[in-house]
Amino acid sequence: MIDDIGQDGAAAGTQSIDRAVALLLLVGRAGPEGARLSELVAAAGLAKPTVRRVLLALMRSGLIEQDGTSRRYQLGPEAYVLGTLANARFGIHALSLDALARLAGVSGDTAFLSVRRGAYAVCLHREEGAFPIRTHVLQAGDRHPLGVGAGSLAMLAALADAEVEEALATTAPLFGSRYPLFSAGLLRDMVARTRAAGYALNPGLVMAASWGIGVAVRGADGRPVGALSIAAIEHRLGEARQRELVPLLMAEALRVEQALQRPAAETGARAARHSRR
Amino acid sequence: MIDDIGQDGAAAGTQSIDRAVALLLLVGRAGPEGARLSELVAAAGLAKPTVRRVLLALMRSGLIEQDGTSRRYQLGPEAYVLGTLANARFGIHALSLDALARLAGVSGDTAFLSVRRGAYAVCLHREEGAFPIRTHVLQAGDRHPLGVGAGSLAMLAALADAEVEEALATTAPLFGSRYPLFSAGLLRDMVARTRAAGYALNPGLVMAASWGIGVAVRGADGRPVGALSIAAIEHRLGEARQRELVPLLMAEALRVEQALQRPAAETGARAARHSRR
DNA sequence: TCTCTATGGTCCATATCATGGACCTATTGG
DNA sequence: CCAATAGGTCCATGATATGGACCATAGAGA
Repeated sequence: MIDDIGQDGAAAGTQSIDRAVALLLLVGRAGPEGARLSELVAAAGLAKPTVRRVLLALMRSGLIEQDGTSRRYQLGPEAYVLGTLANARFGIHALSLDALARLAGVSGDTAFLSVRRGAYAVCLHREEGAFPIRTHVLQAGDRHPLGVGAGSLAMLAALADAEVEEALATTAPLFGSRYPLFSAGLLRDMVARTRAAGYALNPGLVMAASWGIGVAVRGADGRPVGALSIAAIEHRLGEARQRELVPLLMAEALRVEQALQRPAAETGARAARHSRR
Repeated sequence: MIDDIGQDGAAAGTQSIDRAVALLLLVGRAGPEGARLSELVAAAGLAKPTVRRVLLALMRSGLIEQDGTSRRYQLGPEAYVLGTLANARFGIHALSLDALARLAGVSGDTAFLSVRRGAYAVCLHREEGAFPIRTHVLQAGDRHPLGVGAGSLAMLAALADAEVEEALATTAPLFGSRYPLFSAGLLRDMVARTRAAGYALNPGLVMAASWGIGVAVRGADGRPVGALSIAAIEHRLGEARQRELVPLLMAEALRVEQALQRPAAETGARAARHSRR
């Protein structure tokens, strides 16, 4: 048969729930355009009234909704909220904590996770290393225009040119006032240099003597979802040390990217439980 | 915490699905720590074997997981995937974050993004400003009938008259019980006033002294897809301040609308054409 | 050491609940 | 106009989900 949902044994007294979940995932996979009733009937291998009844229940809960004119079924707001909640465990923040701890431990300096929010970068986490002289320029929660700071610049450089221009247009008014050392022209330059080098370097532009290096973390579609970075005082981020730390950053970014692609992997505890797929 | 999830008339033949969804949302709301079996039993008002059986089904599907040592239940990887998929349909969220941050920053109060779901409005995001007295009446994930709250009222007023009546007919039973200060007649009045003024005003109707102003965000077809709003304590939303903030709201709503029109990067995941074979 | 209690988890006879064949109602297109 | 396709609903039937009773394990206290 096709996808066949309920063949797998062990399920006592949960037939309708299994079907409901299967339909929910089918609707999700149909994408933003939504799925048609007949498609779902075919894909699930169930009777039409059954599918319809389940869809009604899912609609009542807000997990899916039906477009009034096309009659197609799509994911609803509650599914979105659920994803937001699951973020706490499977989002880039949770998945990056190990990486940040390793980076801070190995380098002795301070490691950061930033994410993009529109034309801005927000620092989500700051992990301090052992070295006693620390820069406190960037704190968790701080928000700066894309391009301002190493991680922030790494994300900007990872965007398409059109998006770079859009971001610069949005934040341009702030250069000159709040960020006097920056300008759209300078950032275009730095984006080019970042792309060429493969990593972003902030040579004390936000605060003199406070340097940083950063690399982007990309999602499945190749677009940046965040950045890992390391900050230290200037003489601890000379060229030689950059050559040493950048591979570490890149390796950790790769790990985070891989973890993001397959949220199912870790937690070996429940290993064998539902291996079949 | 009697949370009462399936509030209105239960439909036939979906009892177990309703229960499964209710438990899923309860697990989600428990946060990253997870929920204990006994908590879920109490919150759902169900028998323990029933809860356990449903949880097993949800675990089999990957929507939730059980921690091996604490025995607590948490959201699973599939919930995260679901959220990622739903993301595509709620692009307005990502596109509005900038706007919300600016609104909260400039006003000092709390800014919200709401979207419509049938006859209801769902709050997707809440961005707090600097002012220390904050109203916590509306949280991300909250759902209220269209018309209840500033953003919600803005969306209702942006609908065609026939749709307004349809929405009011759906939610009328709730007025008088859950929303005693509201009625279909009052909302018709408020819709008219909202259309005349160009923005929605909630003068503390949901919670005394908690005021709000909101404007709709419209899609390409002119129909509302969401709303931006600002909430604050009464004396911070007097007429003078409304005249100051409403243009900001409108400007931000316009920006979001323009961003929505742009085709944006089509996610190439068209693979969802659900393989029949 | 042995209760005692709270919590997590399972069993299985029963009747409640989900099932799907049959049917109805748009909408499309020839 | 009819035929064909799709979305949607009804309701008799028995398979399915239910929950009282029970078991297992971990701490707390005597």
